[in-house]
Amino acid sequence: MTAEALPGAGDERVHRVRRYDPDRRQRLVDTALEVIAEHGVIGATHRAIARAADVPLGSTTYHFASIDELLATVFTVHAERVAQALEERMREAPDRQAALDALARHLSADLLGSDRTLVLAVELYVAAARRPALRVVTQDWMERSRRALELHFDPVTARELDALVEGLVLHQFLSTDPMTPEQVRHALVRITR
Amino acid sequence: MTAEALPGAGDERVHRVRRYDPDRRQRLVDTALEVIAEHGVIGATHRAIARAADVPLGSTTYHFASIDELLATVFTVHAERVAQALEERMREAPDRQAALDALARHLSADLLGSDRTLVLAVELYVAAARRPALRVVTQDWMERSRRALELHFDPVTARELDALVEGLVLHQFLSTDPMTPEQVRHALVRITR
DNA sequence: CAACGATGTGTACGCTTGTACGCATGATTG
DNA sequence: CAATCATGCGTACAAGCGTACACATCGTTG
Repeated sequence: MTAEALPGAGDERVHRVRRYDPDRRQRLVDTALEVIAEHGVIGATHRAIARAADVPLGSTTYHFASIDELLATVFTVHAERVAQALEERMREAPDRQAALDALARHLSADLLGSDRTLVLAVELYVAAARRPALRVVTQDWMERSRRALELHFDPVTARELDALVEGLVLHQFLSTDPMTPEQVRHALVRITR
Repeated sequence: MTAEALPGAGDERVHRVRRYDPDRRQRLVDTALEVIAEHGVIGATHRAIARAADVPLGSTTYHFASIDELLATVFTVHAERVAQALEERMREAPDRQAALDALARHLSADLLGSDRTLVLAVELYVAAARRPALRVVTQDWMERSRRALELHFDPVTARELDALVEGLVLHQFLSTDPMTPEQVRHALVRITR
C-alpha cells in the first residue's frame, strides 16, 4: 500500500502542534501523584501519567528516564511537603501542650483529612520496601518528623509518638469506623504522659 | 511445513510426566506468600508462582481462576495465621500484666522477628486499598485483633494499642535503626497506663 | 470394571508495558 | 540574526502479562 500521505489530503493531523510548556515537568510530578493516589504505584505507568497530563508518551520518558526515577522524584516532593507542614506546626507551637494540639491537627487535617495523602503515604511505604532510592526518601521523612517532634518532646517520647502517628494513619486508612479527632487526641495524650 | 511429529522420533518429551500431587493447591498458597514476600504483590504473577512452585503455568490458572482470587485466598490464609497466634497468646495470658508481655512477645517474635511477616502485612495493607475482597480480609483481621486485646483491655485502650502495634510494625519495617524489644515494651506500657 | 470428572500439562493469543530512537521546532544565547 | 540544543512529539519493538483452551491422565465412584 502507499503509506505516504498526500500533502493536501484531508486526514487529521498526524503531528499535534508543538506546545510551549515551560513547567511541564512540575505538572508531570503533580499529575503522577494524582495517578498514584487513584490507581496506586502499580497504575503509575508512563502512558497513564501522559494521558492524565495530556502530553504524549515521549514527554514522560523524556523528563524521567525510568519509572524508578519518576517514583523517586515524585515521592520526594510529596514527603517534602508533608514534612514541611509538620515542621511549621511544631515551630509555631509555643509549648508542649500546644505542640500536642498541633500534632493532632496535623493528623486530622494534613494526613487523615484527605484520602489522597493517606493513600500516598501507604503507597510510599510499600514501594520503599523494594526500592533503595525510596528507602532513602522514607528514612529522611522519618528523620525529619522525629526531629520536628523533638522540638517539644524527649527523643524516646518523640519516637513512640511518631510510631503511634504512623499507626493511627494506617488504622484510619484501613478502618470502616474511623476514630474521631477526640479519640486521636486521647491516644496522643496518653503516650506522652 | 509438516508440524506433525514423527511417532518414533527421538525428540525430547513434549509433555512432562503427569504427577500425582494431591495438595498442590496448599503448596501454591504457601509458595505465593513466599513470592509476595520477596517480590511484592506486583511480582506475584501466575508465571512467577508457577516457576517457584515448579508446576506448569496452567496449574496456577487452574487452581485460581484469577490473580484477584489468588491474592484474596493467600492473604486470608496469612491473616488467619497471624490472628490465631495473637489470640492464643492473649488467651493464655492470665492477667493484664501477662497480656502485655505476651503482646510484646507477639510483636517481637511473630511480627517484627521475620521480615517476611512484616512485608506481607504491608503488602496486604496497600493491596487492600483498591481491592474490596482484600478490604474484607484486613477488616476481619483488625476486628479479631481488637477482640483478642479486649480480653484484657477496655475497648478504647484496645483500639489505641492496636494502632500503636500497627505503627511499631511499620516503623520497624522502614527503620534502619530498629527499636529493641525493651523499647517496644516501654511504648506498650505507656499507652496502657 | 467402566466411565467420568477432577486434575495435570502445554500452548496460543491479544494486550499493555518500558524503553529506545528519529525527527521537528523554536527559545535562548552568543 | 544565526546556530544550537533543550524540549516536544510520534512510533516501533521486544518482553511479560492474564487468560482461554484443548488434550492427557488417572483416582474415584457407581
